[in-house]
Amino acid sequence: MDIKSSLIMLPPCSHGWEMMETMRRQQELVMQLRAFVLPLLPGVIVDGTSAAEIAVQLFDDVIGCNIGVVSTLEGCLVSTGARGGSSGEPVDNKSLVRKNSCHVTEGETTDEQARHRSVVGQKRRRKNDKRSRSLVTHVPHYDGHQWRKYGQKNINGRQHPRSYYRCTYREQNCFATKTIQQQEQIDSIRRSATPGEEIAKYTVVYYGEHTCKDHSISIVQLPQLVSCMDLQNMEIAQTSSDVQDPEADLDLPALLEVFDNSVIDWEDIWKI
DNA sequence: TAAATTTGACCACC
DNA sequence: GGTGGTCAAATTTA
Repeated sequence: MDIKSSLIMLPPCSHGWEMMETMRRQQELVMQLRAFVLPLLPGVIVDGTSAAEIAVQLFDDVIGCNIGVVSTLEGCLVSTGARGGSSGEPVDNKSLVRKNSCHVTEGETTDEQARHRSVVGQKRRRKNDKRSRSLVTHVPHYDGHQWRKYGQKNINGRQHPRSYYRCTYREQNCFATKTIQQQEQIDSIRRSATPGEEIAKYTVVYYGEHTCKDHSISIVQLPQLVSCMDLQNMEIAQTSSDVQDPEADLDLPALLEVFDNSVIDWEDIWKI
């Protein structure tokens, strides 16, 4: 869809907000599609470059465009006072922390490490890091990279704890990190889900870029899911004890929702 | 047994 | 002093 065209055709007030919600929805779907596609490209090389690497770049570009459009729309709508209230999860700006490149050398004692930290200031809070990117998704763990959890905190005023992850390949000097925060079940979300099948949404905030080699493919364990899809019976896959849940929170309903909704959403978009 | 996760403590920032 | 990000020992899991 041509972004300029969509902006020109931006209808006033409430329709604008609907369009923004659609764009947000599109953002989620692209993330889920990304999580689904990346595992299917192991070892595929295109013109000497990893297909996965290209795919990641393309997905990031699409998401970047989407975020730009949403923020532009939001700015227009807010400035015109179209409708009160903010939608979507605000990024935790207060907690934007800049990572400090402090490395504790091997053999340092705990005291030495503590001293090292105090001198260099490792635990600095991120200060308005413009390089951070936030996304709202049903499948926060499937973004094509491998992460290791290093902390969890209860955040003031939040219903759910925030989890802290860093790239598994930190020894390769890859200092990418992300935080995952489950969203509260707000009214707008409740309305969009049918009773009894509310799907948890997560705000994922990424800090820094991955500098590690591309490990993104082999680690996401969706082949099991794909093989289940071959059976054309997702319900069986979801309940069968033969299919080990690769990670406890693999959100199969959310993935199904991608397939269910993708046709509808894309048709809507093309009508525009 | 190695790798991953949990959790209390520490520390910087507001 | 409160809060949020990180560390690292303890614990769990594969």
